[in-house]
Amino acid sequence: MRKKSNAPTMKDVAQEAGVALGTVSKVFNGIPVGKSYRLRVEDAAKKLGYQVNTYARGLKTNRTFTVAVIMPFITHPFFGELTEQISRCLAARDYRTMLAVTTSDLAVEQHCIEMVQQNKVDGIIALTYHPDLIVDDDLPFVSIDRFYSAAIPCVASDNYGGGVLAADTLSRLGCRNLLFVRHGAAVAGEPDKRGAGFETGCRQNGLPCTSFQVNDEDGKSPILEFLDAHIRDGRFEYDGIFCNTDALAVQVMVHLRSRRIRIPEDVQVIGFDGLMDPFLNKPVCSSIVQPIAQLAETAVDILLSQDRSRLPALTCLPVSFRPGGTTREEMS
Amino acid sequence: MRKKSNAPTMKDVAQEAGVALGTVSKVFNGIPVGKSYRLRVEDAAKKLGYQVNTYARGLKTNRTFTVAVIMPFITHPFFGELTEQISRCLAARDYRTMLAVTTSDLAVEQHCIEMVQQNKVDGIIALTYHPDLIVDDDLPFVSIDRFYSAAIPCVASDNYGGGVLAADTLSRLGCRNLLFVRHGAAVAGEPDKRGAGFETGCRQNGLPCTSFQVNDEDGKSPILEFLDAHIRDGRFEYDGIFCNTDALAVQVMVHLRSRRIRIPEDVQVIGFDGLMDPFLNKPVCSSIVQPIAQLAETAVDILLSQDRSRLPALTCLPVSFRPGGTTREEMS
DNA sequence: TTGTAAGCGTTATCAC
DNA sequence: GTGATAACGCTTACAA
Repeated sequence: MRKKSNAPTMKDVAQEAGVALGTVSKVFNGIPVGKSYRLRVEDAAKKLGYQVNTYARGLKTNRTFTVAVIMPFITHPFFGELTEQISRCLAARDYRTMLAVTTSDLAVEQHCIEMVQQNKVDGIIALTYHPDLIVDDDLPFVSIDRFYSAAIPCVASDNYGGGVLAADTLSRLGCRNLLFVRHGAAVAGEPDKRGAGFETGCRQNGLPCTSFQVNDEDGKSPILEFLDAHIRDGRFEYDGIFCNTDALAVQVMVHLRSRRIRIPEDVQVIGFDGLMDPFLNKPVCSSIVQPIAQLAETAVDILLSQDRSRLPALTCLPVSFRPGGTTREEMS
Repeated sequence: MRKKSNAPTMKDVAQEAGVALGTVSKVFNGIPVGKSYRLRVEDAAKKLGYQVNTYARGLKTNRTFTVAVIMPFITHPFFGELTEQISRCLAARDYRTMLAVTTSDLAVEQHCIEMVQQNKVDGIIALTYHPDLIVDDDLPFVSIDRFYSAAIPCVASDNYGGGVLAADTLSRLGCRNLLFVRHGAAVAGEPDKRGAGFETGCRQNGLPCTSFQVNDEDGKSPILEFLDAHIRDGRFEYDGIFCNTDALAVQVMVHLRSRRIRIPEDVQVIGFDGLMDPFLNKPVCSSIVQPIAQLAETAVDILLSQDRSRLPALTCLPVSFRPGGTTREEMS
């Protein structure tokens, strides 16, 4: 056994202050106690550098003030920002963040969930790719961007509305022949509604719309090949593109520029996410902006809400359009 | 008090298996036990969905298999990558990651340290900006990129060597008039050695070198003004620039290009960090690459090393040069 | 208002 | 090899 920790305990504080153990506990729990006692205890605690042991406390109270955050990656700007915001929200309420990075691998995700369950976290906020994870029923769980069932509250951006907004915006900016390209895991998550929204928006605006979608395994080259196939005599057939992520938008734009297609003069491009260039601190492209801070705040709110009997199954947060130099419009 | 958790305990497992409590404990700690007993216990545990409660365990053993990671941000690509790698290293050893994001604010940093100390973490890995943090002496602590004292092990890239390497590389690539620009917090951390290394490297190569350094409060515009001041008749005075971070390199390049200075034809630029563009998956610029995965691995190794009596005060990891299109050299 | 003591889930030391 | 039992540091009735 490890050398007995020499950190002071409540007992030490009680002895130092010359009061009973229970009194010390009360002081640290804000339970009224004679003023002179309180002062003696506080002095003693400061002198000894005493800190409550939340493990021991949790053993009694079944609350640890710790929330697990499970993310596939944090190197992707969207996930990184989301994780940071969640952690800040939690810290603001004096909750700790237990972080697990899963690479979106089922086994790892499951293992993480087991690990954090062992640590008796008070809840889990997760962005996962596998609907068949096994989680303790009575462990509060909030899913981000993935709606699994009415029993698991999900917080997401209004992906469908964002798609419509993209179509409306491109229409307003004068586009007449639209293209939607989608790239990414074919999970049945909320983000998949972006395309449906866009198609609806195009229909409402009376605009023709082509969709080209590839899944992760296909790599991204099919999209670039598709683009090439639609360049005739140096002119691109479409005058507006909606990409399901900013990352894809950037790839598409780099490719088109290499083919001497100008953006936004020849074709306007809108992405989804609203990411900022980490170095230049400006948008990477015109985009449908996800309210990351609100996503974080809302997820934390729901997770920690007192009354867990009636939680919204799906909370959709409003998105907005932000020009970013890849559409014909002055930037705000 | 919260509704008593209905999670199964060792006692439940013991009852279900018809063995004594201690026997169950032994099974879960790998202590030899009769085969038939072990099987009965394992079956019972599976049936009940039992998981060891690490809080209760920690109370006895003073080990929690949890490490706190303290970072100023995780939205910056370098910090994000570092955090992710550390978390993976820890997970590989069955350690949990407790994440604290501090915005590099002293009060927040101190508060985080107190929070994690309450949680009785087994150690802290931190990248902080304030040398005067108060940390429990006997709580294992590893600092990244900041050398505070011989008592606190620090893991960092070979920043000095990287500076020399940058000078050598620019020299090899034909530069004759070099510039070093530095931007960022004026903390007395390891990264500040980059400039010293570069200047030494220039001297060794017999090349003239100008240094222009601004601190965070100054904003970045002084650097851009400095650049402008050294453009005469559309020609830039320097033919090689070393920036103390990739982020700065990107800003410098955007500015120079807006002034019609070509990179790498007119001036070659080397940054520091070796970051990849998160969307295009290619280097953002030619750069001195920090071995992030090794930094993480080493920090974890040192933190968890058994014999803590003799730890290296400063571990410098080797950096390397990687072409990234902003120097005149084919990219590997 | 203050002190006492039981118990949270686990480990470890014992007799058996 | 197995099974009671006393801690670990804390909270919380309950008694003083």
